[in-house]
Amino acid sequence: MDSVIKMENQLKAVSDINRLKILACLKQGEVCVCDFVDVLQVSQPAVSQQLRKLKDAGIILERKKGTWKHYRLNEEQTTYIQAVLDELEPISYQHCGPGCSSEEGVD
Amino acid sequence: MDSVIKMENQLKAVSDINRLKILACLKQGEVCVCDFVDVLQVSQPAVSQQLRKLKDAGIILERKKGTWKHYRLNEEQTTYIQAVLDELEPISYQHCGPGCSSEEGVD
DNA sequence: TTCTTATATAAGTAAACGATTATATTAAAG
DNA sequence: CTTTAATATAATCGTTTACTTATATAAGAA
Repeated sequence: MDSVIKMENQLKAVSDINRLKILACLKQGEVCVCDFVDVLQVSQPAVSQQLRKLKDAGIILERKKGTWKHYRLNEEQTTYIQAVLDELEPISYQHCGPGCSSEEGVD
Repeated sequence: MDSVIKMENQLKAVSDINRLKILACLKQGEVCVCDFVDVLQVSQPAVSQQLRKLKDAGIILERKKGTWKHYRLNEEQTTYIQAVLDELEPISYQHCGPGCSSEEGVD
């Protein structure tokens, strides 16, 4: 099998300090892009690119709400990615603005 | 905590197809460097370098026996690395020579 | 000691990575 | 329609990665 290729891809996706921090944030629930900029202390495009890698690997999912995009953990994970998530300490963050809170987007 | 740093290091160590294959071989027991050259189809120095990364990350251990070096999985693993190992399908390999079999080295 | 064998280290290189700045897209507001 | 705001994409660049070949190290054999 080359499920080992999928494994490599998923492991690559989580073997970066900033992407691990993104996942640590997402343990609390949905987060929008602007919040990550604060937490990671990198530029907005950098955050976008990291999110894309996690999304391409199937580790996170996105939800569009107006101009905002909210990201959340995929509830279905491979056992090894789930083990990584389980080990991560949650990171708290500040919502960047009123329109950006995920709660109001949940209908 | 920056156990997240250790996590990043260990995940980097296993997020490479050749190093995953090395681990898949090691599920069968001890393996010497020369065997990996056959399995991975890369040069001997390349194998040495991969093994060093896994060793530095604490994922494998080495045992010297004359001119040979045998590598094996560390029996103590973090939960997420263990989850990766559990998911790997073992890879069978040919012992490169009589002096290279791990069995005779076990006293 | 000298030769051979197994492995490690050094040096060089092409490709991948992760950031940046600049620009494009998309949707809501005025 | 124009402006503003949130996000994505493009182009660029310095760093890291993983290989290669060449050389060094270390141990057993002759």
